[in-house]
Amino acid sequence: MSVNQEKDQPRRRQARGERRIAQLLEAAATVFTTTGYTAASTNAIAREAGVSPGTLYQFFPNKEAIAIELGDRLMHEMRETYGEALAPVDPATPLEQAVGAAVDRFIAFNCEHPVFFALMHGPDIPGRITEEHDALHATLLSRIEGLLSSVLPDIRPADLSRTAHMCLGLYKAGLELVLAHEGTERDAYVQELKNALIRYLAPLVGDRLGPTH
Amino acid sequence: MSVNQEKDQPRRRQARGERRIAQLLEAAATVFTTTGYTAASTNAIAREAGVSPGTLYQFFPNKEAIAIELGDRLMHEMRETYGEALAPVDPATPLEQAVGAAVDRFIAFNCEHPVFFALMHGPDIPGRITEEHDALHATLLSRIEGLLSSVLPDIRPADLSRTAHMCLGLYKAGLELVLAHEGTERDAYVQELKNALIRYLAPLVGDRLGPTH
DNA sequence: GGCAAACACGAGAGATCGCTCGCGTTTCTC
DNA sequence: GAGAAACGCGAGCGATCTCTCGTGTTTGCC
Repeated sequence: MSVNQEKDQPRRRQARGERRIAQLLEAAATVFTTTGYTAASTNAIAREAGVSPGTLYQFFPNKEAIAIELGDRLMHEMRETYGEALAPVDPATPLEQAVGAAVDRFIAFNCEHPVFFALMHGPDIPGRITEEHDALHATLLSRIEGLLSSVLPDIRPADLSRTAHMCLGLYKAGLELVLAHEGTERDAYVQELKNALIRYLAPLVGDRLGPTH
Repeated sequence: MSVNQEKDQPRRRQARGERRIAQLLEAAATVFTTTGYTAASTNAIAREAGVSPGTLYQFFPNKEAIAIELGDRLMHEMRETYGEALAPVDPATPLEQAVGAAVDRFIAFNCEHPVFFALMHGPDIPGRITEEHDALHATLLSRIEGLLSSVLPDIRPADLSRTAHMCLGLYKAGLELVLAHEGTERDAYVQELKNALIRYLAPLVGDRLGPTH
């Protein structure tokens, strides 16, 4: 979880060092978002941060570690701030509210941290990041499955998994469109994403939580 | 459209050369699909094709040209074989049939040519390919808009565009899931994709073409 | 058969990028 | 204030990748 990696040699950081790390991670975030992970050169990250390549390697053992630390911090913040977005809901909650609240939270997070999308959806990302992404993916899927099964007790496991995958896939598609627009148009796409999810799920949950209003 | 690029010096190809080109493009397709465009090295493509690096450059001026020629041929085949998938339909056609037919055609094409998805969705692809992708994207969007407006004459232009974008986004999300599975599970995802699209569009087209059956 | 052009080879030139190293500067600790 | 450790620099090493070049082989044409 921390930046050091030399075994049991914590390398006490000064305040200046912590500042540099934050600076470098911020620079890496902008470079990763604009050029992607592989195309981003460590020299470019150092330049963006206004330091020399050598200084960068004072704090990170290699390029992958930068992405990993960035991913760790984002993942941590995501779990901390929005971890409850997919908490089990009161079965009496209307489908529209449940979907709307979850979508709003995740969209807000991704709009605040566009690098998250870039790191998680690049086809060129290295092994460790992929592992983290898969872990997050699995977590999200099981959460969604939990929500679905609480509303659909009789669903077959294979259908449950497939429906959860579809929900996540639809969300990702919508997220891409949302991030590609701004202002009121962005808000409109958020609404369309909610519509797509609600309409997709409504027939499954039946009339009880149907989209009538 | 052809491979030569030296100005007005057509470089007459022999039958052997045409065979090599096809061989190299096939090798490039497999390498691109497995490693992505940037990570794919020209030497690896040549090795996959069983020829030397020098031979590769006898037929392609650079790495980008390989991807471009591959994209051109795929694009051509796509327009030729499935260009009518989004042709204007009889307004009396049920929504389910129209969506189902279009999805089936595009899914079949992408399953036959997985490299198409890899080339079009990699974040690392070079300029020319992006242009082609954008052109295809725009074509598909206007086709979808045409279909939608023939069924929804009163829709506002902004809503029309947004709905078309959503349809294409939902399709891409479903395509990714479809390509990630095989056999009967793949078929199930195709059906889910159709469901998602139909349910998304059904409320718009009203009861006339509604999803009842 | 003989000539020119197309095809084929593979070593390596040239460029880029991740990362290191030696040395100088700042900060902490006593 | 002195010593140690953290911080900072930037030239450049080594690895990798795209693309070239000189040379040899095959094919098409008369």
